[in-house]
Amino acid sequence: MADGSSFYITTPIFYVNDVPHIGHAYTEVAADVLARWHRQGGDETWMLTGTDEHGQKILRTATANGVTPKEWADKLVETSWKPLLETIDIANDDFIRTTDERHEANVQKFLQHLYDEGHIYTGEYEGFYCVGCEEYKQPSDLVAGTGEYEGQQVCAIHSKPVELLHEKNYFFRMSAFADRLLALYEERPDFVQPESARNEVVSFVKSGLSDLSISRSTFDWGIKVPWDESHVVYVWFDALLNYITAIGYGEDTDEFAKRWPAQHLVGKDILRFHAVIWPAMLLAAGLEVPRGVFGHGWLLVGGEKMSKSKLTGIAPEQITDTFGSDAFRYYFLRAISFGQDGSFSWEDLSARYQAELANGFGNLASRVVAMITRYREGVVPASVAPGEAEAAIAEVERRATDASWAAIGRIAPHEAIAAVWELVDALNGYVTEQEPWVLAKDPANAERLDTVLATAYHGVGTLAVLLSPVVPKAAAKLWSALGAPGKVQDVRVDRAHEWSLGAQVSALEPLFPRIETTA
RNA sequence: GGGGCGGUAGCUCAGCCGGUCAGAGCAGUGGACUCAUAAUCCAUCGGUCACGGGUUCAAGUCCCGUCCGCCCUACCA
Repeated sequence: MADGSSFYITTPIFYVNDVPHIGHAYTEVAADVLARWHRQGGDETWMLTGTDEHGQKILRTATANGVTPKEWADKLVETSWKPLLETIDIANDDFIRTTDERHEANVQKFLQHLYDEGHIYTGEYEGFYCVGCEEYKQPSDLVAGTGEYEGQQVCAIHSKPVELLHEKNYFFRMSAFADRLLALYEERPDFVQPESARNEVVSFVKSGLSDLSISRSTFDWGIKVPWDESHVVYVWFDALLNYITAIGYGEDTDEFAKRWPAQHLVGKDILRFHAVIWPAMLLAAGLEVPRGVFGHGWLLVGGEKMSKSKLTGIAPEQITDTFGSDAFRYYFLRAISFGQDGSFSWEDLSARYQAELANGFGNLASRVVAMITRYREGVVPASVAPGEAEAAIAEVERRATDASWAAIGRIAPHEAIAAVWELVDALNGYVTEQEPWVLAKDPANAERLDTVLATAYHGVGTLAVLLSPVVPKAAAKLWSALGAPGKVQDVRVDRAHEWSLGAQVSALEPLFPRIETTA
């Protein structure tokens, strides 16, 4: 059961120049489902998402399009990113942009604080610069040249020699925190989840940390370094701070104290920024480290990691236009073990939609509502004399409620949904076995029929409550058809089986209509 | 190069410290039923657990090697 404690969950902020694809949507949905579940379980919940808008690439594309970088970002936020949240029905509590005043001002405060405390020093960055890419390359990005560049290191992309450049930079003494980070991973084994992610982070830190260059002076689209305005803050350093500037760091200490620390959800590609750099930054500032960092897996399409560069990126609307946002949310959280890579295919999506949502849950809701309408004129009957079968259903309801709540606590939404589905299956089996349509033929069975219908009705209501975080639209429709009081999202999900009955059911359109198979 | 993970029914995946571990869901097949979105329920077909060795009374389950896929990390021409 919930204890009303604070639950603050974040997603990475979107890099505005990206094009939204189901990978972005997946992280959002996962965070949203966890947030809705906690919120509905009585926790003081806050879900944050937003956009990352600084950096050279954005400056460059804005310039190429003849607008200022801020105008460029404004446009993308309004036309791409906020609409994405609508598309997949995200109920975030806040949306931060790294160009917000609340962010920029407090990033400077944070940085000044680290500077004053001696965590930052002036150094010189030396690296291989590729003119073609207009950026520094890591040694691993270089390959041996051929032909006229035989014997030289060349950029893997442009196949041209790189230049060794020097740039004055400010550095964060991240190396000083290696031991404290290792101690953190040791003391809190679940700080980085899943375990495979934790192992990689630990071995990375054990191999030695170097200091981090945190400023750039070759372009100016970013937050000014407060003591040297010829430099802007390195985009990652800037971006990570959104998690605290959004909840009042530097200006609203009460709010900050109430929300922090956060549970971060990230794709495993950016795990290191969140599990190493970010905690080191917080330690340096004397702030509490996050509650946890969960690195989820990739979505695989045709066995390959989905990515925009491979043109396998799928726009979320492609799915929601046909199946709806509820199905999108359900599918990705149900079909993929959260934390592992997961295969996406239209066939699997279609099959699960049909078998689980339409035939399993949706049809169950339809048949129960239809029978109460048909046999009792819509009046919700009372459970007159519950027997063993009814006790068994009640037990499944309780178990599904407890097991799903516990799974959410473990950040295992796939297990939570699986636990709820045991109730779907049990109810379909119960209705078939009890044969209310047979009972209805003889008035002598009136009480038994009441009991069966009441039991099925109660079970379906419990499902509406339990599934509300996952399929909010369908749950609300069902709740309304059940004639249940209030809004389903206000009913405690950690005590779902204790919901208050309605008196009269009303017509229910199919929650998940069959989709004619064409593709 | 080093390290890690994975390769189990047509598909997606469970199988913790070795001994009902050969499983689930979907798909397929047969049957029951009609309240329901041609839905539901029951039954059933289906796998040399990547490959080759080894340890053991007993190995998907431990050890060694090979092949394949992926990830992290380091890179000498």
